[in-house]
Amino acid sequence: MPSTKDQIILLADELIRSRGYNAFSYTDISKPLGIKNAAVHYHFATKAKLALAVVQFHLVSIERFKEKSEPKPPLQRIKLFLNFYASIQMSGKICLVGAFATDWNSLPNEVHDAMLTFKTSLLTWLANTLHEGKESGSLTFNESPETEALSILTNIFAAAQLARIQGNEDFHLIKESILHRITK
Amino acid sequence: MPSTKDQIILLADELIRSRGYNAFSYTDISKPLGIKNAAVHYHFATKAKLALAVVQFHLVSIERFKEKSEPKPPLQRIKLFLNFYASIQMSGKICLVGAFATDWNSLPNEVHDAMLTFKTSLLTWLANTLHEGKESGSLTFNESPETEALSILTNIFAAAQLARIQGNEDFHLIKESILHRITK
DNA sequence: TAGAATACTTATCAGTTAATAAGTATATTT
DNA sequence: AAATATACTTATTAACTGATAAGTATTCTA
Repeated sequence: MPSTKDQIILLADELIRSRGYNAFSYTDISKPLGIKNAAVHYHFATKAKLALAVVQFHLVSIERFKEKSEPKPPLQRIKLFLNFYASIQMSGKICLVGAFATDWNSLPNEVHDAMLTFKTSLLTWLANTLHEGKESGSLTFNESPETEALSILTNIFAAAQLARIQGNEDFHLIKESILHRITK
Repeated sequence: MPSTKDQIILLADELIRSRGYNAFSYTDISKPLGIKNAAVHYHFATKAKLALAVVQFHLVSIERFKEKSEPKPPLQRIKLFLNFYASIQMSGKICLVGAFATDWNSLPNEVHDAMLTFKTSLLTWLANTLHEGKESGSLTFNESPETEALSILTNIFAAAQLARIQGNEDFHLIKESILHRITK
C-alpha cells in the first residue's frame, strides 16, 4: 500500500489534470484520503510545493516510460507514446503540460523550471526516436526530427483538450494522421 | 468609449486567457475598471454567465474574422489565421479553447455548448478554406480537409501553450511547419 | 529505556470568494 | 412632472481558501 505522501501526490495529479490547479483545494485531497487538512500541509507545506511534487512524479514516470520502451523499434515506441495519451484522453484527463499552461501565471518559478525539464525531456525523447526511425528507414517525415516532435506533441496533447469539448472522434483522427505522416 | 458591460467582458476575456477561469475574481474585474464588485454582478449575475458572455464575444469575433478574410485567397486566409494566433502568443495569452479545456469541469453546460459552437465554427472554416485551396491547386495536404484542419488547430493552439513554458521559438517552428505542410 | 524523529490531529485564523439585499442617482419614457 | 427603467453603490454574508501553532500517538534510534 502506498504511503500517505504518495497517495497525496497521486490524488493531486488526478485533480490537477481533471479539474485544474486553481480548482482544487486541500479539502479535495484530505477528505477522500480520510486525513485532516493539516496532514496534507505536513507533507507539503504549500500548494506550490505539492504542485512541484506532481511534476517530479511525472519526471520519474517519463523516465520509466523511456526505459520500458527502449528495447522496441522507433515506430513501436511512438505508438506506445500515442496510446499513453489515448489513455489520458479516455480517462477524461489532459496532459500536465496543458493543465499547467493555463494556470502558468499562478505557479512559482520552481514549478516553471520543473515543467521546462519535463517538456524538454519529452521533446528530446520524441526527436531522438524520430531521428532513429528515419535513419533506419522505418519512419518518414519532411521536417527536422525536432520540429516533427513539436508537431506530434502539440497535436496529441491538444487533441486530449479538444476531446473535452466534444467526444473522442477528433482525438483518434489526429492520432491516425500523426501515424500516417510518419509512416507513409 | 465602450460600455461598462463591454469593458467587463473584454477584461474577463483577458483574465481568463492570461490567468485562467478559476484564477480570477470579481475584484480583478471591478478594481481596474473603478467600479464596485456588485456592479459586475449587476451586469453578470454569476461568474458562469460572465464566462458565457466571453465565449459569445469570441463567437462574434470569429464571424468578423471570417468576413474580413473572405475576399482573400485560401493561403492568405490561413496565414491571417496563424498570425492571429501569433499575436495571442506574443501577448502572453492562450486560445480560449486551451484555457477552458483545463477548467472544463468547473464550467456549466451553457458554456460547454457555446464552446462546442466555437470549436465547430473554427474547424469548419479551416476545413472549408483548406478544401477550397486544394481545389484551386494553391494548397496541398495528404489528409482530408477536416483532419488537416484538426491537425493545424491543435498544432497552433498547443504551440501558444507550449510557448508559456519556454520562449517563442517553438511556436514559430510549428507555425512554419504548418505552412510547409500545406504549400510544399 | 530515554529521547528523538515521524506522522499525524485538534483548533484556529485572516483573507478571499461569489453572491445578495437594499438604497440612490441619473436618464428615459409617458 | 410623474413614473419607470437603467446603472450603479453601500453594506453584508456564508462558505471556503491555504496556512499555522500546539498537542499527541507511534515508531525508530542511541
